[in-house]
Amino acid sequence: MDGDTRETIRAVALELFSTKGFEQTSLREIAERVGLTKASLYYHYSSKQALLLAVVEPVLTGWRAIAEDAAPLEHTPTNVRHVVERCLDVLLRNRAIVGVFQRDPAGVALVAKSLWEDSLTLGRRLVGWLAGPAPTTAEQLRAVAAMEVLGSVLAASNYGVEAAEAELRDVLLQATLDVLRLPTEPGESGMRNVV
Amino acid sequence: MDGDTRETIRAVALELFSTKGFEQTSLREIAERVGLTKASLYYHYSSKQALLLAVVEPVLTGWRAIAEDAAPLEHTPTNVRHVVERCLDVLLRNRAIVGVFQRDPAGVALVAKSLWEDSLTLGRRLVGWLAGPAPTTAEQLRAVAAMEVLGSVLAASNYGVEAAEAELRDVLLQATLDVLRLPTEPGESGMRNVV
DNA sequence: GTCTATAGATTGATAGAC
DNA sequence: GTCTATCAATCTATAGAC
Repeated sequence: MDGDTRETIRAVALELFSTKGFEQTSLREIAERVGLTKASLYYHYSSKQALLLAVVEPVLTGWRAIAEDAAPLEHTPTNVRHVVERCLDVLLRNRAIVGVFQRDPAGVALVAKSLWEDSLTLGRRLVGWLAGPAPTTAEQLRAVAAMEVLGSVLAASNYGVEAAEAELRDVLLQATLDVLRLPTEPGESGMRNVV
Repeated sequence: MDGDTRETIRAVALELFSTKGFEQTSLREIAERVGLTKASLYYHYSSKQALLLAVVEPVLTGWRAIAEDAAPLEHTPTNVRHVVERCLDVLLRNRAIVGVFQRDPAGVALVAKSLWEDSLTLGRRLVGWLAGPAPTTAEQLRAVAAMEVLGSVLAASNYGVEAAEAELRDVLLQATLDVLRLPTEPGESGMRNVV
């Protein structure tokens, strides 16, 4: 049985979008790998844009959930830590999808404008919350930098740094909190620097 | 006098590449803005790839210089700080060019493979140096995260955070050093957290 | 140096048979 | 559900007149 052709197409598209980039991946190539013709893809997805939306949806859902849950929370060290942890988990579980955005932001923005703006808005909401209430410019910048640190989940392999998922999680969590200047929890690594 | 047509073309290309993305920018559009025909562009640049190389070259030169100067330096806090400062300066002075890489990495990688690999190699060398001699995985990850923090120079405006160049420089320098767990210089901001 | 004209290829998408 | 055939658009790049 061919299981679910629709799902196979999605999986192949995800793989190609995340490695070659969205615009650089043609429907012809996807069809070839799936073992179908281009025309047949259109039976399952009405357009290349529709395919992109299906591929990318889980991450959007994840971010939205975090942003909504965070919104009413007080900006305490503990809460910040939990929100950052949830961000890390979404990124770790959806590395390929995040790669789609990273590999060809311009292409995604062009063909799925509202998707792109949604993800921008979500990013801004999270940065806004991380920056804290009535933030200074410096606090806003550090919140942006914190989001960038989270992106290291993917960047690491680009730089040839391979790490187990658990270590990725632990180190990047702490690094993110360092950028936000949040105190380390008692009993944790802390400052072991300065030789 | 038309000044330097060649330079005008480069400027227009930079503007479009950095906003719309490399692959999403056609030579037709560049030609239109410059006030020439597509064919005339080919008198000045032999291909779209050649135009990309010309557009992007200053940043590559900048990174290369930093990587080469850093290589023989001892990995001391002072030296790390100076290297990070130089990285920041290159980024701040070439925001548009860096945007070309950020907007469409896949497109750049496809059409200028060796350029892309050069920039990857440079990034790895810098991360390697920042991580210190015989680094642990955690130190490597923090070096990657540090590079990502530097990328906030551009990310900030994506998130709607506007900051003067001097503040961008100061805050991101300190945030980068925080990620690397380097001690703050005496007399500097330091830990002003925890309410 | 700039132009017109066009080649040559690829792409996303549709029509319609089976 | 999958196929063949094809359309219309767009793009990079070249040939050759001026």
